Formats: sequence, C-alpha cells, structure tokens
Amino acid sequence: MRNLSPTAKVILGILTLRPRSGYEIKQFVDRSTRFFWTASYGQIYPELRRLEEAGLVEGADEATGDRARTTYQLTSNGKQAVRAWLREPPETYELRHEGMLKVFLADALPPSERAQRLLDMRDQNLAKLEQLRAVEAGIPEESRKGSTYLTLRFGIESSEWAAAWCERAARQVDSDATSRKRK
Amino acid sequence: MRNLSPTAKVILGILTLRPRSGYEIKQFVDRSTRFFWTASYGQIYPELRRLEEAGLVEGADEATGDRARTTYQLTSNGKQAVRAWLREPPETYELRHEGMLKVFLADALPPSERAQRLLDMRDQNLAKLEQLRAVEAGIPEESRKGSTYLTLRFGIESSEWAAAWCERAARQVDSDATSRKRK
DNA sequence: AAAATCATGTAATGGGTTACATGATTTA
DNA sequence: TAAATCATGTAACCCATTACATGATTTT
Repeated sequence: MRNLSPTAKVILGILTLRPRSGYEIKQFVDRSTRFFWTASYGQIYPELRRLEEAGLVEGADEATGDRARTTYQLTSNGKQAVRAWLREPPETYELRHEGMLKVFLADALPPSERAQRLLDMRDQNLAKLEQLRAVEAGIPEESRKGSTYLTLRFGIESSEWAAAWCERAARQVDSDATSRKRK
Repeated sequence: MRNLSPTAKVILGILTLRPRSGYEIKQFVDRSTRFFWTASYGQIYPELRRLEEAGLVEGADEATGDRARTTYQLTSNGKQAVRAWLREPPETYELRHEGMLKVFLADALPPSERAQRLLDMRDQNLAKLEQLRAVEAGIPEESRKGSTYLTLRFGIESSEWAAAWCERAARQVDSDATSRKRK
C-alpha cells in the first residue's frame, strides 16, 4: 500500500469518527481542521474514489429520493492504515505566513511605519482567535474534552500568546523609533 | 501592475536588503525566511525573469570568467511595489501541520498511545527550536536587532511556548488515561 | 585531481483552489 | 415560490517541488 496523499490523511482521519459523505467531510473540515489542514471539494471527491479503489474506504448509497448521497466508512484495511499513519512521527509542517514576512521586511519602511507590521500580525491573530472562540462557543460543556477539543485549546492559547507577543514587540519597536527621532 | 505572485513577494522583499543573484536569493531564503516562506530554484529563476520583464527588477551581468552570474536589484517601480505591498494588511496564512492533525485524531488510538502524539508534536517543536538557535548562534552580537532578528526571536519563543504546551497537555492526557484504567 | 560550491536553468509531476455546472430537497 | 442548503462533480489554472542537466571555479 503506497503512501497516503495529504488529502487522504484528513479524509481517513475524519472517517475514524463516523461515516460521512464527501459533502459532510468538507463541512467538518471547515469547522475543525481548517486551521491546520485544509481540503477542497476538488480534492475530496476524486480522493474518495481513489481510496475506495484502493480498498481503504467503502461507499454506501444513501440517496434521498432523487438526491444522490454516498456515505463512506473505513474498511478494516482503512482502519489499519490510519492507525499505522498516526503512529508514525509527523513529517509535514508547512507554513506560509505573510504577516511574518512583512514583519521580517519592515526595515524597508520608514521607522514610523514599522510597528504597524507587528500590529497587523497581532490583528491577524486576534481575528483567528475570534473565529476559534466562536467554534468553542458552539461546543456544549460536556463535549469539551478529547483530542479534538485539545487542538482547539491549542489554537486559542497560541493565538493569544502570539497576539500578546506582537503587541509587546510593537511597543518596543515604536519606542525605539521615537527615541531615535528625539536624539 | 497586476498582483505579485507569492514568490515575487519574497524575491522583491529580499532585494530591498541588497542586490543578489538567484543563487544568493535561494541561499538567503534557506537561512532565514524558510520557516514561514519558502522558495525553490524552480520558482526563483523564472520569476526573476518575469519581474525583469515587468520592470520591477533589473539584472546586471557579473560573470566571473566563464561562470555566468546575474545580480538583480530593484528598479524604482520595484521599490514602490514592495512598499505598497508591505503596507497592505497581510492576507496569506496557510498552515499544514501534520503533528496537529495527529493530535486531533489521537482518540482513534488506544488511550495509552494518545499522549505520544503530543510528545511527537513537542519534539517537532524542539527540533525547530534547535535549528533556530543554530541560526541565532551564527549572528554576531551587534547584528541582533532589526526586523529580521525580531522574527527569529518570535520563532524561538513561540517554539518554546508550543513545546511546553505539548508537554503539559501530554502529562494531562497521560494521567487521565492511567486514572481511568485504575478505576 | 577530486570534491565542494557557485551558478543557472528546465521538464515532469504533484497537489491544490476556484469557478463552473447541475440538480434535488428543505425551509422561510 | 423563492431562497437556502444538500450533494456531487469537473476543467482550467496556479503554484510548487523534485530531479535532472550542465558547466565553471574554488577549495582540499
């Protein structure tokens, strides 16, 4: 069995929770993993078919009248594949962070404008924080546990930390700029 | 002037520091921005030509004997384009984090194995931390300032924070697992 | 003399988003 | 009955990595 494609990883992973259709998988991704692992229809549907062909998932027809619907569940090979993958140490870590790049390059702007790059990055973090808090608000008290909730907490706490860091750094940069001016 | 491609952003940004050849740009990316913005030869060389065609950079022949070498510098249009871009609020923020996905899905494994996903993620952070510390070690005392150094500090401090968070969470998860067993 | 590094480039491939297309069912 | 949502899918792009190709110069 050859390597799982990135999209196969989320799909199989999500199907460990319960069987879902492609449409539902997409919805679930958008509500939960999207902050660290995205997937689009253009990837999900073709991948589901490949996975079925490979014998890792099995589709079941669940049409409602004339509206098509296929839910997929893991086969025993599929379950085994997910567990095997989960046990491997993680490899992929890709980040493309424009806010960070702008902070990195801020010296190309006049001193008075540099701190703003940090405040922009702070705001980016605060916006993310708001989204994550909204997600959390939709989770009933008794469900606030388990792995999925843990990652949400990581998202929230790391955003808070990052926003505070940016704020601090911005103040520093700003006071440097004004003190140098005063001289 | 149409939108800057992702690779154009790093290239133009790096050229604000000083003129460089494609080869040097790649080296610089690998030593500095790679943690939040990558670029490969397959993107850099074609993009440099597109940017020259668009009048944002200008190449100068600096061959050494028979060895070709073209260094590029920003044109005034180019400088203007970078500054304009830097002033826009950042948009791109893409993360693909396998460690996080595995933590998210850890409940698919038996309780005794769940904490390991968090320890793996901690180790990923510690590995990154080590790389960043090595980068820092190569920077002379008097150069430890400015925007570029600031982002390095962010990388270091956020990795430390994340590693500590994972460690804490792993202990929590582990004690949950063993206490539930004891019952 | 060999190995490392400098230097530039392209073709194959992979992975992904976006926009488009289509139509059913449910809700307001 | 109109709008929203459910549901599936594809084609056109875009972006990127990898491997390959080539050869000069510098260091060991």
